[in-house]
Amino acid sequence: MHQRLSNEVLELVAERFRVLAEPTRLLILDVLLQGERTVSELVEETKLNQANVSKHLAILRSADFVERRKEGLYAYYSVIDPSVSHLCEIMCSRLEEQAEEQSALLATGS
Amino acid sequence: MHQRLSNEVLELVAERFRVLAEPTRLLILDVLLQGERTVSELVEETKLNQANVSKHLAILRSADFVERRKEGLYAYYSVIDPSVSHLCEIMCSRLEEQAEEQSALLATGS
DNA sequence: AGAGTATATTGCTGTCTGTTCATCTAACGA
DNA sequence: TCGTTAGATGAACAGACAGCAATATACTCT
Repeated sequence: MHQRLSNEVLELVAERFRVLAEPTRLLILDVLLQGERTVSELVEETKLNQANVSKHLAILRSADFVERRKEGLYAYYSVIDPSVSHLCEIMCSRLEEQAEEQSALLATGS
Repeated sequence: MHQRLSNEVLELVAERFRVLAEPTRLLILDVLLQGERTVSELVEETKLNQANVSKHLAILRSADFVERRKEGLYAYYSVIDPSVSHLCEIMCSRLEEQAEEQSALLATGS
């Protein structure tokens, strides 16, 4: 083994990537990045069903990407991990680069 | 729908995260970040079996994280996505933060 | 051509997880 | 206390995928 990172660290990092590896959760995060939301607000804005939203929120929360604030009947969720938007930006800009390479290749006639 | 990112973009971003959401692939990337490697070198350094390494490399390559250079019988792989190490660093430093919060919490007596 | 080696691919199996439905819990108001 | 509402949770099902073994492909050397 010439690995620099231990299996434990690799496992933990992979686990965090896995939480973001779901379009539904990214959608929820995208809404939450605009500000705190209750579960029902998220249900309305995403058109997902309530059980589904609650489950994804539980996953996001257990990974400490979001936090919950309870107030009466309502549960307010918000993003607490400052790196979330940064990570998504990196992925998006890389996607754009790839798209440009693709079109450049097509223009050249591959 | 009040979403800012389209479903297509969310799907693409999630797909890229999913490629990194596997400890085995992170291990391979970790080795490749030290420099170009053949498949057999990777097999030796990671103790994974050859079919497995080839499959993960195919996945990493189709996501444009790595590229392949064929030379005779050998296939040399290397990382081409400059954001890979950056993404992992962000995840790792966030892990450290969480660990610190945990131990601070424990020290206080929760 | 034939043997040997490096890598890719295919088929299979077990595991994990996203989705939905149904149910449960907790808090509020009458 | 009872009904209502917000949210969480459990069971069941389906699809995705990592791992392995076996096989296929592609290249080299004799």
